[in-house]
Amino acid sequence: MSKEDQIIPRSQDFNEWYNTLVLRADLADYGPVRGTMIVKPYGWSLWENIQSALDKRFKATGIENAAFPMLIPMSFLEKEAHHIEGFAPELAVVTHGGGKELTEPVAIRPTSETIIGHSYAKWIQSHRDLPILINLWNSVVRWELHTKLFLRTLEFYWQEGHTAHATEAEAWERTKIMLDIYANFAINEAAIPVIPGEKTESEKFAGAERTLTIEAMMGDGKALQSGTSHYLGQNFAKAFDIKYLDVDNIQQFCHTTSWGLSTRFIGAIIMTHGDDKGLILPPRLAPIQTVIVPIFKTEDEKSIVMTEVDKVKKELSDSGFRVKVDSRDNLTAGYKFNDWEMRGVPTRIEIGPRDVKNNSAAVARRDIPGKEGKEIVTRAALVERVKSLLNEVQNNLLVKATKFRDDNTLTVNSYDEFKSAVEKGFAKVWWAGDGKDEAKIKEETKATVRCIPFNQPGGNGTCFYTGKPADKIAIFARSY
RNA sequence: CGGGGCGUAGCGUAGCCCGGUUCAUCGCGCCUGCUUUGGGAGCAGGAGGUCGCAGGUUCGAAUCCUGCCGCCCCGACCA
Repeated sequence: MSKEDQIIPRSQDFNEWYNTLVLRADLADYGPVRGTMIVKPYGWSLWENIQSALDKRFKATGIENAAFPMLIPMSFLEKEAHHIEGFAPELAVVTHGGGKELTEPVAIRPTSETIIGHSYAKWIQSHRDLPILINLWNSVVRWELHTKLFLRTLEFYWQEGHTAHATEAEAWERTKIMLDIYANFAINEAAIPVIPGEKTESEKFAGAERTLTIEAMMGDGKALQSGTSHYLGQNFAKAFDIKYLDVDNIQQFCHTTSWGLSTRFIGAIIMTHGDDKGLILPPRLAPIQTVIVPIFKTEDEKSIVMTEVDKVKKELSDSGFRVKVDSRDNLTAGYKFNDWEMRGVPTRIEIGPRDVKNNSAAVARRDIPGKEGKEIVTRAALVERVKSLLNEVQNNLLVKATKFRDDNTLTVNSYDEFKSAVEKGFAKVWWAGDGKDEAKIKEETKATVRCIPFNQPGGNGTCFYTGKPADKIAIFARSY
């Protein structure tokens, strides 16, 4: 059975590797309607950890959570021209209710800017009502053609934040703050080294003035937009009449923002850290941080071992770790080792009769698979060692992912170099092209501008494509 | 929407070209029992199928014909 249980190597077929991993690691399953996803408890638990890490950060900056309806009048969506243009092709529309055809069909939210705008217009009268800082944890529906678990499904879970401000400066500041939160979260919680930057005109959100993004490199060198923050200017304020009286008693339109991060981020975690043995979850987000595998032959051994295992579990739980004891009795220890490695649990503890006798335990770290990542520690040092290992794994994942990204990011000066660079990873270029140039490049190479990074080298160069003088570098890549 | 491929047990598959006592195959998984458990255990027994759906041809269809449905891959949009 051993061979059949192997997953296909990541290098052999990245796509296939990803699909089987999501299913085998018990994160999610396919829903009965094409393109829908069932998030299983293990996957949802990971999402909950993502949620709480973000939610804490949001609230620290004054954001409150609320809930808005899933059903939106079609007319709302049509109020902002670019917005409807962007979302029309993927709208799901409810035409019947209560057994009758609706006189006015309603859309299932693809995002909530419009219904938020409607309410904000009512709530905001005075500059004293501002700013409004609201976040929604919900799901949205976009009728996509090509779907893939976590990365692109018809319905997906996310948070969408919506703020309204008196001034452009304040709204823009909020846009940047939220992107900073995403970047900080990605790097420090998920160990994913993201590149924060701004989208070009052609890549920005439908209805936004400016779109900021964090871009991550997946294990196959492709880019994944992992979170976005939009400065919406007064576009939605004008479409929905979101106005306030300023201190001089003059009517002003608000400046609004929106920002979101979705369950797609789980895809980013899988594709950034996973290896041929399966998932590798960053300790800070892992649903299970350490799993204890008891080992015994006889009933006598079992009772001795389990007594010790229970003690260890309690110590770890009391120290604040998320611990699981794998007490399944129909599986061998070896099977369990592989099973938990596949599920990406960052550390594993093995306790058998030998350990009880020697006052020891075996501890393994997931980022170094197999026996190489295993060590024997004394029983007394166990909890401390698990703690330090979790930190080591967390740090190592970030170091490894950063190195991989940097090794696969090439600075190129010609279109030929560019073409080979985007086969493998990111192309870093001086850029002075426009939307038409982007479109042509995309057609010829499948690569798009991922972002104009905030972190610029300064100085000037020559655009690799147009040959014009350029004062900015851009990151191009193929993307999900 | 155009091109290519595929639907057989929970999963993966053989059989289809040449209809029939070689026709529902095999592996994994599942259930029961015993032996096992420090890197994917062994043996024995067992459960599980409208062969995607609907028609048709035929004495007889998983197999041939027609239509439909669904899925995957490749070309225009997206967190």
